[in-house]
Amino acid sequence: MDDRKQKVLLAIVQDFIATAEPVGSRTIAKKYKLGVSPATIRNEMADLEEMGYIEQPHTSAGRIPSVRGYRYYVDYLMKKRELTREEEELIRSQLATKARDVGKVFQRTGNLLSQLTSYTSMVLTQQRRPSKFKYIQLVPMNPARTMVIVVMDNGAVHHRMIETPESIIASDLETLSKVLNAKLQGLNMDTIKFTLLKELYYELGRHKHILDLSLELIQDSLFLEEDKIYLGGVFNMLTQPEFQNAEKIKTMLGILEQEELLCELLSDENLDKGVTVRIGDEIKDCDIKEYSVVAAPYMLSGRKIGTVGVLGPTRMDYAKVISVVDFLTKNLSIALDRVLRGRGR
Amino acid sequence: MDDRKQKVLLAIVQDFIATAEPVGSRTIAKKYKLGVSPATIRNEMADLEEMGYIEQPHTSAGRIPSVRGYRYYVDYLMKKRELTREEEELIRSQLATKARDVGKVFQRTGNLLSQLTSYTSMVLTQQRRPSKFKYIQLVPMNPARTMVIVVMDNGAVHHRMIETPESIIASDLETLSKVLNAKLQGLNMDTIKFTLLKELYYELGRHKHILDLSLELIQDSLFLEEDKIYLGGVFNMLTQPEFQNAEKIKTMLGILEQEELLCELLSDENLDKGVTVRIGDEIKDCDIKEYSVVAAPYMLSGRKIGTVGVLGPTRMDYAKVISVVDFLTKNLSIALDRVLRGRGR
DNA sequence: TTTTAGCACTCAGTTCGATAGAGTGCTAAC
DNA sequence: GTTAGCACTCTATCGAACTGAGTGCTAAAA
Repeated sequence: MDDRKQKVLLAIVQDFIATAEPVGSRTIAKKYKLGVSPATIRNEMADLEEMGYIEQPHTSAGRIPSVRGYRYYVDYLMKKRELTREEEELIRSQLATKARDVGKVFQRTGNLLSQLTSYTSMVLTQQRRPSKFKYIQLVPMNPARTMVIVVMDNGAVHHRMIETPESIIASDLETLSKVLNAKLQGLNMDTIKFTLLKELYYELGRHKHILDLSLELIQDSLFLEEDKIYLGGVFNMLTQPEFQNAEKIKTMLGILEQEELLCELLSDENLDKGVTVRIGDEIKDCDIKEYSVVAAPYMLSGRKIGTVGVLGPTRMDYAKVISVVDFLTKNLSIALDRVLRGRGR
Repeated sequence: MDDRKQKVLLAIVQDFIATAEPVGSRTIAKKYKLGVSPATIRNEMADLEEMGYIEQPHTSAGRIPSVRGYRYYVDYLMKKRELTREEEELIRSQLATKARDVGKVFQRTGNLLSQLTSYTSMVLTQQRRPSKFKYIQLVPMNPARTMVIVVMDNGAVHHRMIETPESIIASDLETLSKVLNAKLQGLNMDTIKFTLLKELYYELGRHKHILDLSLELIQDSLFLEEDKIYLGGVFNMLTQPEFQNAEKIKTMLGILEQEELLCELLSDENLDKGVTVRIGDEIKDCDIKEYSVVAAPYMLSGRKIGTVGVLGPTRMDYAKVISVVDFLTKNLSIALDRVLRGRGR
């Protein structure tokens, strides 16, 4: 691929990204001044088509990049784009705003992402390392009800209201909490042994009912660790010209409603470091040919705990999206440290 | 409005709800056997149009119900529709399934609702009564970090991780928790007095940092009580024939992205008891003319704590939607009692 | 007086052909 | 190797003609 072919390919990709219309030889010659006539460019375009980098929707239309063309663009031709002051400032300030909980932070991240790119944003939180039991507390709410609170070592807090017999008094609950805390500290799904449970029931047999329910919550907490995904800017993306017709929109929304699919998209192992771009059918085994995903992981104290991604048409502004995703994940990691670890409040 | 006119109106509404096509006089004469000829029905239709119950999209089209026509149908003509065994069973079993938390229950309610109606479902949770502080616990997570957990008397649990100096030991945290619990029990936003806080700082001055952060979380918990809305089945609704063209879909999604608007729709005071139907522009001050909302409140121990609603085109199957919403809210109230009050687990 | 058959009329939607315009590929000249 | 020129292809658009659903009106029938 010689220098001029690269220039032509670059022009085609850039123009198509900007206009969403097939690009003709005349347009390139006029707009991108390669110093040659349309005829020459036509020759180059014929070559590029033969090589598989561009294609023609129909005979009398201009060319559009193929998946391979986009790939070449992203890998070799694209110039990195810096965010503007304002954009960086927006991200920083949004992430620095005090958040009530982690969920809010993720929500905000998604909004930022789609606002800056005008595509759909996805934020996946993963719980890869099995967590351990940290702490339990039984809080009497009123004579007949008790709140069970379980804290896991990864910072998750689960709670559930249970019904308790009126005969139970606060000090009983206190004792129960104490014993459970002492016995179960640091255990996970695999290390909770049957003999240990037997011991517990022996010791706390009087309150079997509460013990049952408490252990149930603990077990659920150890077990039920779902990934969660936050979506943002779906409506935003519909302003893109590819969504003129109803069918396209429906297909898109159909994809977005399959949460498991999206989770899979983002939990690919290749995504572990840095920004990853997958274009069209490069996305493994699913027919979202006309879309691309730009994703990157975010960290908490050096460990990957989730992935941020942008889903948009293959004709997306890769340069911009990549820089936004990159900058955002880095700042998200910092923000999470602040919220979850309590630094710098 | 004589008997035959009512029958004609009923036929028009029913047919239009079923087919989404304007209804002509011939169709009515054939399908609904009123025992008269199309010409007679045409005369009746002309009258009904003059009275404002139906309208004509254009000269050579059939008639469609006007907002007023739908209203008359809902108020006087519609026969109540019972749910099938299967539908009731589905609702009961879905709501009886063990849920990890309340959010899951609402999510499921929404899914049920849209699944059974094929429109969009909305579940609003309201926090009208200001809650009171119930309990606080400081849990040491590791040498440098502590988890603050706050329980409110309405069953809400808030938590936040804070950074603590290494010098603090577990028993300090225990003391702090105890004192805070003793002093603040049962207080709400209005009754927390300055003198009380001063007292606290005097007593616990050594740990000012932790005290600050703990009180901050308590304050946030008392203050930040947002309504939350769960949406479901957006994609589902797009199968309706009104969403053939892209513009309609976009408008719809535009509405659905305005959470505050939806919250307002559902927090109307008139909704306090039973199922309410608002058709087209009956919905106050917002231009969602082409849509209707069917809503009903749900309760927890006799107190209204939220609203369930269905949003769909004015041409919605009111009979079905109303019965689903009715049955569902009743069962939701029961399910919530079970989850939140711990009954019958 | 009410109902109905008949008929002229209206209007949206569809089909078809003509036309315009964008863009190409090829050829021959530069 | 580059370019001007030209024939060719194909889509999109526009309008005319046509179709069919449905109406309103009138006059006859019940």
